[in-house]
Parts: sequence; structure tokens; C-alpha cells
Amino acid sequence: MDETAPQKGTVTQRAIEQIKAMIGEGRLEPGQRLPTERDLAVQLGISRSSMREAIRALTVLGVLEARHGSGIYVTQLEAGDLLETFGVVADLSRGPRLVELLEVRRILESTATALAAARITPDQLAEVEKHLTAMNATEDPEEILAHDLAFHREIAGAAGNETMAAILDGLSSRTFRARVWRGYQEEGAFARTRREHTAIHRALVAHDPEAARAAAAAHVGEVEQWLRAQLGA
Amino acid sequence: MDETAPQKGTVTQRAIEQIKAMIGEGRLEPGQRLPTERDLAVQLGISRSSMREAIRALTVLGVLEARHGSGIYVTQLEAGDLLETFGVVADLSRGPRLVELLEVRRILESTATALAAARITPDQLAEVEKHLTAMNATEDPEEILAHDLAFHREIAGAAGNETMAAILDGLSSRTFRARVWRGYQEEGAFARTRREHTAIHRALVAHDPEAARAAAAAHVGEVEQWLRAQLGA
DNA sequence: TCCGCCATAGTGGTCTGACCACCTGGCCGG
DNA sequence: CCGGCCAGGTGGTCAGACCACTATGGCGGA
Repeated sequence: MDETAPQKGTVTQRAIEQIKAMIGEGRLEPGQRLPTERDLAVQLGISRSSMREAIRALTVLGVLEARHGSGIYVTQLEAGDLLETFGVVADLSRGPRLVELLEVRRILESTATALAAARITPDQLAEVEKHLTAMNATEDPEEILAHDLAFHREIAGAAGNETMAAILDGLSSRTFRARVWRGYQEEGAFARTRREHTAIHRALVAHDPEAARAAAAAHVGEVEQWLRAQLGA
Repeated sequence: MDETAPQKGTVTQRAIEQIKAMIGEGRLEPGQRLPTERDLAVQLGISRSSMREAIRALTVLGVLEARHGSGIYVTQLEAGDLLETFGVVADLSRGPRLVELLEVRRILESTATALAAARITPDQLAEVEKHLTAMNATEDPEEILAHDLAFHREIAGAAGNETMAAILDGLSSRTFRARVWRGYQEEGAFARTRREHTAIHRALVAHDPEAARAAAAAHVGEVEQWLRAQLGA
């Protein structure tokens, strides 16, 4: 009856591809609910175990979402859903790879900040200021880090490219930054960070893209150079 | 007995986190072989089915690699291994998200090309030329696309940032580009593409970063603008 | 002695069927 | 009419069996 699968790879892998294809071809819309695991297994002619592995795989990729007791749904397939796995990359990278990731972040962050300088709205600017002042008002590293992240996320959002913002979010994932900061803050980098953030903010207020680009690049580049030196030592 | 897991999330999710943690803490080195599925399941106190789901999840993320009949191994955790999932993102993105991805690619590709202009070696330059001439010597879209990909990949590699090269590779994944090209090539874009590639190559030969950046940005931007227009229509 | 074949043990891959935990919606009683 | 209860359906987990493949080491022949 079914001559769709001419035997290639594992059945699970095949199931993953088939579901991905269904979504790619539009047979499954974002947010739509899929048949039950049991039905899907029958449809593709495989066991429920294999089908579950396929579903689990697509779940960690941010393509599907399983709700216990309710069903399996296609995510909205937005940038945030799919790029969440980017954080894993950042978390598992070490040594020279960390420097490379920071270099990528520097390139994207500087461009995003430049775009934001041109496009940011008063409301968004107010939000940025909120995190800036909150960050300056505390000495708790945890809180500083949180506002630091929010500061940059808000700016990336103002750049108007959700995909880029999602990537930057992954590149700044909590554990990633925490790992770098642990050693970085020892050299009293808080003050410098605050100065750099102020410079970025000033460029945003002035709607000066080039100044914003330079300030952001310098900000990330500072950490990048420090990390590079650490590895060379 | 075991107070490691105080009940949070599904057992599979917990297993995923635990294995990730083992790698993050260095208890599992890249390339190292893991215990068997059966042993791992016993160690973490879960069933083999759940353990298999966890392994499958980490497999699609490029963290683990399962070899039938041999065992499960940690990948080298290099950029290419972990960023393969980036291709999935590109394949499943549609509409405005495609434009955003192209914008990200434009930013990274232009910078990568600029870096390459400064650092490229004669050998690498020869390789680039090979793909350029091969691309000009055929009319088969399939082959042109293949050499087009290789052309950019070689340049990205010459930039000296493996991570960036891997991301660009994902952003240029076969199905992604094929989808865009299907409509794009109708307007006789082959000639324009060749011209643009020639301009990029010329900048590389001259070791002129700024010219390279401009040429690469224009090259990607061309497609980006076309796609933007398509969506607006 | 050495090489090559092959039996075998061990591994991941798949299947089955059962049970549990949770959500949902409808029914029933207030 | 409303609220709580309950049953059916769903994903989550488990157990055990068998299959497909790989690697290893021993055996036989050259």
C-alpha cells in the first residue's frame, strides 16, 4: 500500500523527515494539532516507540510541542522557537570556539545596535533606559547580568529583525555569559561595562547609527579581547 | 538512594540535561564512547525507552553520534557538528522570516568576505577560482548552485572563523537556496550572479577588504531585495 | 607462520503491550 | 444555572523481546 519509504536510514530518521516535509509543504500549519502518537505511528507504519523518538527529536528542535494529556502541536515556527537550540551550542563550546562565537556576536550586535539607533521608538528607548538605570543601581552580579541581558535584548528587538534578535539571545544565553563573567568581573569590569552601556545608550538617544555601531562593537570586543588573552596565557 | 533528581520535568528531559551536564563538566570528552544504552538507563534509573529518546534528542542536536552495532560517541563538538540544525531553521522558515535570514546572512557574509580578503592564502584563492570558472562553464542550475555554495563556503573558511562559516553554511543550505532560486533565476539572474561573483573574486585577489565587503553585501542584498519585493507583491 | 574467513558476543534499532499521569469535556447533583 | 465529579483520551514511562549490524578473536587453509 505505502511505497513512500524505499528503505533509507533508520525508520525514526525517516519519520522525522516526513513530519518536517509535512510542515514544509504546508500540510501542517503552525499551531495546528497533530494526530495522536498512536495514530501517527500507524499512518507511517512504524511502532509508537520509534514515533515517540521522532517527536522528541522535533520537540528539542523547537518544531513541535507536546502537551501532556492534550496532544502534540506544531509551534508557531517563529525565530525564538527554532533558535532556542542555539543556546546549547553556546553552552557546549569551549576554548577558541568561545572567541569565535563572541566574534559573531560582535558583528551581529554592532549591526543590530546601529539599526536600532535609526529605528528605536521612544517607548523602546524608555525600556532600555529602565534596564540601564536598574543595572547601575545594584551591585548584585546576578541582577546586573539579568539587566545586562535585557538591555541588549531590548535593543536587538528595536532593530526590527526578530531572527537576529533570537540568535543574539542564544549567543548571550545565561550560562554562556555567566561562564565568561566569572573571571571577567574580577578585574573590576563593572565600571567599564557601565561606561560602555552608557555610550551605547547615548548613541541611541542621538539616533546616530555609526556611533551606536562603534560603541556596541567596542563593548563586545572588550570581552572578546580579554577572553583571547586568557586563552593565549 | 538517589537524590540526584528531585522530580522536575519529564525523566527524558532530565536525562538530556544530565548528559549535557556531563559533557559541559568535562566528564565526557569529545570523541569518547559512552556506556551502552542499557547501562546508561540503569545509571540514571530510567527505562531504556526514555534513555533512547534522550539520546535521539542529543543526536539531532549534533552532540552525540550513534553507530549501529558499535556504540554511542560524543561528537568532536565542532562548529559544524552543533550548527547543522541551523539548516533546519532555514528550511522551515517562510515569508518575512526568510528576508530576516537573508539579512543576517548579508551581514555575516559581507564581514566574512572582508576578513577573507585580508587573510586568504594563494591555495585557498586557487580553490575559489576553481569554483568560479566551473560555475561559469555550465548552464545546469544544479551544478551552478553546487559551485555557488562551494564558492562561498571556501571564502567563509578563509575568513578564519569556523563558527561563522558553519552558520553561513546553514543559512545557505541546499533546500533553502533552491527554494529562493526557483523563482529568482527566471529573470536571468545567472549573468548578474556571475558578475557579482567576479567582483567578489577581484576584491579577494586585490586583498581589498572594503571592496570585498561591498561586493558581498551587494550580492546577498540583491537576492534579499528581490525576495522582499516578492512578498510585498 | 601468516592471512583470511566466519562464528559469536555485544551493540544500537525496532516492536509490542501494558500501565501511569494528566487534561479535557460532559454529566450529574446541588 | 452553576460547580464539582468522573470517564475517556492523550502523552509519559516501563518492561521484555527480537532484529540488524559491528567488531573481535579463533580456526582453518595457504
